Amino acid sequence: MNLFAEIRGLVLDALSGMVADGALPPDLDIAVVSVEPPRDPGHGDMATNAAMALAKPARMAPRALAEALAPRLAADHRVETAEVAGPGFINLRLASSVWRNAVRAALEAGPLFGRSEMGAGRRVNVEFVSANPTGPLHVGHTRGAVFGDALAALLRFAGWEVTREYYVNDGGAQVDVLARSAYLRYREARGEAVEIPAGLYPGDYLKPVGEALSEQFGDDLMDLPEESWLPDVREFAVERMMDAIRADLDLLGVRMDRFFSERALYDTGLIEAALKRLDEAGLIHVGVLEPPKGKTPEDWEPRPQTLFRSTAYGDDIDRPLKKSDGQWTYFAPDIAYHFDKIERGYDLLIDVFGADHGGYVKRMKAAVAALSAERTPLDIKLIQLVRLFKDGEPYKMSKRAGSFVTLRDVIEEVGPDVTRFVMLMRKNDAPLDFDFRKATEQSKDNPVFYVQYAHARVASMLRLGAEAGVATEDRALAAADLSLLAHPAQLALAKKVAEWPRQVEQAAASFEPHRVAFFLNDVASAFHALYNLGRDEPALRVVQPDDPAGTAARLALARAVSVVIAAGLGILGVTPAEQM
RNA sequence: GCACCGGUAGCUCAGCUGGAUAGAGCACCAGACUACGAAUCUGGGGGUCAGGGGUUCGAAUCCUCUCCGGUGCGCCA
Repeated sequence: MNLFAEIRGLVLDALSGMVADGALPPDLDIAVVSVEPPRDPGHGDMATNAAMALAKPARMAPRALAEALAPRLAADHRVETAEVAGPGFINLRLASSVWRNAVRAALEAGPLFGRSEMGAGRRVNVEFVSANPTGPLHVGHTRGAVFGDALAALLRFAGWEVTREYYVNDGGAQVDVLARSAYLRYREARGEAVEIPAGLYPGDYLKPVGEALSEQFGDDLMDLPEESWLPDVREFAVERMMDAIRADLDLLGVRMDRFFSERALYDTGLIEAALKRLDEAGLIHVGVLEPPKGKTPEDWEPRPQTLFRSTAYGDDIDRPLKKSDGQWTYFAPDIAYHFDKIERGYDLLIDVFGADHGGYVKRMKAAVAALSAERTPLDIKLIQLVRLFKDGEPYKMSKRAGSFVTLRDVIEEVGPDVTRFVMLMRKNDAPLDFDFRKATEQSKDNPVFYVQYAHARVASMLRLGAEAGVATEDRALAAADLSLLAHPAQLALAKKVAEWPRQVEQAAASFEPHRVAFFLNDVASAFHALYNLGRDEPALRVVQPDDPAGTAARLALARAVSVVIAAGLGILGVTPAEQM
């Protein structure tokens, strides 16, 4: 239950009351009325802009409207004071029982505290990673994987039904290159001295694939022409690469619900079906594209091409569907793939792309709009690049893959929890600096430990409380006499707990899991502050063996904090620590 | 040339989708462990929100122009 939404309901009721009394004209647009925490806590617990937002349509002065509205709000038992301030804000101070109830609600709901029904069971497909099956995942993929996974978890927590999906690009020229590279490693495994020519994949990670091919086929492939061995080797190598990728994702704690094969699209006729749909809508034509201004490719020559009229849906130019040799461009199967997602009946599609695919956004949105008759929204989240550092120096080389740092390199060095949390501390569309040294140091430069420490501290208190003879199960703590929580610092912390459901909804509504990470930092900070107050004011110490009732109440508050932290870390995919 | 993303404290970044005096961490300065876990806390200095113009009760947030950085721009995915 989102307390802010609840109080907003109270404001709206009060406004309706004023309409009924003739104090306000009917048909006001109440969508603009908001209830938010004021920036300055000194102003109260919540503030509403209702008077200012409605002043003009109601043809009243903002402050006059506020003066009329405030007493109606103050009449509610949850509201202690309602004061008009500034240009027409109404600042609300809520009864402390409201905050105590939030603590109790957290204990009763446990891991489900903060869950929202906002998604209302609607179905969303989150496609992420989707790296080419030609090698191990690198750091860039890692960020996309972490983001997509956390976004999926967040939406699920907010009441969506979520599918995590990976599109396997196993149909293009790049997997033929993979097959040729693997074939050379195969010859190498058969005892031949090989050199990997430019244009093929040189990484050592293909050596085991070559050896496995050697084991499976013996000398059978040695004297065959390429067209004979290529399909088998390709399938073999792609499977091996996908196994490796799945293992990499597993290290990160990412599990996909579905891997969707591009190659399968060719066999099922789905590409033709999708393009037929576009053709029937008059969105396919043959035309000649203008060369890009300012940077004309040297071998540019005007050429008639089969084009998708993406300009009809806001793209800058129409996009080619066929190469000059008659093959599909990569765009054509991608259209078909999204057509399939639409046909599967999702209410929302989300694609997580690397920022280098930013130029692809408009055409993909155009395709989905056209194929779904603008019924299926597509949101595309771009993930900016990760810059790796070690002791402040740029860090590029990998022991394993040579030219790039792999996901496995990162996980082995800093572990999944730190990797995930650090990568989720940034907005997806801002570049991210990742310093290996800081991440491994486990110092205060490392925000993960700050949050985990708070969680571990609560666990420690619960252990001490139990030793002192206090029942520390959530159910028992929920029954404690919470009216013993009266100190402003305690109530301030309870307010943080009460904010969690709202934070979930806001993060989910904007598809921004990083907000969860920032909020957890906030909660941890408020908790640590209260804890340290106990040094100067012994009455605030949580565990006091000579005061079982008070200890139970304070433990209830502490446990509510750890409930929120555990729930938030659960969304981020980070382990909440019991001890450190 | 065009498109997309970014520009907020010395550094790294938030800023609740238009609200009140713009925040946090790091760094720097001064403090708090015989005390429930000091991986913590308290206090302090530090800003032309890249710049100009506009929209309105009110702009870091929306519109527009300029500057700077990143990414992309038919037959790579």
